[in-house]
Amino acid sequence: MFDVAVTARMSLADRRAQLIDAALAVATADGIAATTVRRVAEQAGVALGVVHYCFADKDELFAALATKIVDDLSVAGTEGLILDESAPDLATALRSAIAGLWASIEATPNEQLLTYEITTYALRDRSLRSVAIRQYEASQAAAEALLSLAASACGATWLCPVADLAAEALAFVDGVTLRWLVDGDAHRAQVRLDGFAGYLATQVKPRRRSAKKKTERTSR
Amino acid sequence: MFDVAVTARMSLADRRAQLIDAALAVATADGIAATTVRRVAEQAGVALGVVHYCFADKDELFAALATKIVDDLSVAGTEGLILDESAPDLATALRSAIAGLWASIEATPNEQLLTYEITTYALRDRSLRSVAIRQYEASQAAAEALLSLAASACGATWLCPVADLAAEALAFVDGVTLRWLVDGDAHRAQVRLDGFAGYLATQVKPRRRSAKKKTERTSR
DNA sequence: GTCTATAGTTGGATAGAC
DNA sequence: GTCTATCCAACTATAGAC
Repeated sequence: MFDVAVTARMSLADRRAQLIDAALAVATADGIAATTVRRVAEQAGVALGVVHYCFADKDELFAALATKIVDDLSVAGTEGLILDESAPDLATALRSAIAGLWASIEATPNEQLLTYEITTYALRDRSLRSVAIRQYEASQAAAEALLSLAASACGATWLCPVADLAAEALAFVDGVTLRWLVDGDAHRAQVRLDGFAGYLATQVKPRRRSAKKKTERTSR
Repeated sequence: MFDVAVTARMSLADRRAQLIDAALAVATADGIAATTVRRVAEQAGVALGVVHYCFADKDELFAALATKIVDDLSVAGTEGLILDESAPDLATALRSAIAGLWASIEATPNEQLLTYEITTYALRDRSLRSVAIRQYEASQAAAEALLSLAASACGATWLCPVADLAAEALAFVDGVTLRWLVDGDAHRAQVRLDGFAGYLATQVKPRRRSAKKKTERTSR
């Protein structure tokens, strides 16, 4: 599992990246509680002290790990959230977008669980709170972008602020995902999300050809 | 902080209860990760070994703690979820019920956070999975009971199975609560929940005076 | 500048005293 | 039956070798 040159020297930046990847692997597999400095070093195939050379202490390693998870998550979320511009109507477009999101969630249960762990961990640690906040801000921005795009693609406008709808959608997806992790019922989760997509599609008023209110906000 | 008789002897059952309370106090204040056998003993004012005398190992203590949290939670949830039978209509009744639930949530942020921690902890530990499942089953039953009662009090029937609506409501409350823990915006959380109550009230068909379909299910 | 060997701390568990 | 004193393992962190 270790590379060709076992004792290969590496730049600090490269080592850091390697160790964060190792930490992510351990955390995904066995959870935050099992993610010790030792296990990270072991996973990366380096000596224990190397980790402390690259990171001031365990907290710094965890902060880097949390940041990486949040970044990866927003990438995965954006990849899963694809809008089908050729959809016949808004409801269909939203349903397929949420179905895509769900597919990317269902394929990565351990990563989802880890996300919740990181969130609770960050909430207990005052210095990591900002990471949790960034996590939600990134998801929020992605959700808003999708909803705005979906509505404008169908020539419709949302009845209430996109930010509110996006927040509701995120909360619902969060809750459904957590429950799925507990009960393992992927089908029900899918049905619930699909129902929510249908509800969202009712929160819209159809296109108006008059251009008198061009100034109203389309996104935030 | 310790009682009158510092070295008071106690029955095993009483000690167990005392230690579980102590564990709950530590976990609520500082999180699962900080809940060590030592700190629990300290909090209870007993020697370290006493905990190991009462519980086979840390896992058993945690299992007992998780069970207690789930039990406490379902009590708190049922107390928060009070249906105002004198409400003029279903929407008002649901709004006030959810407002009551939110009040009990907002008053106990640390307990809510602990609940998420326990859930993720239980999901990582195969032998504790059943506790997480029981937690959701209890919430689900309480939510179903309230929705059934609310509808019948207004002489209406739900358009889709109560179990599905209850699950959606729970997921939404879960997601909104988690987000509130992160961003601290209680007002927005309240508005979101209120909006959901309004949505729920649309998922109903009004009373029918004809008694021809008395056999249709009213609850599960 | 990078890594090894080692020190120091904390936590879970137990043998045996009372 | 209840609790104290002690042990051992695992963890974080650092001094100093290369």
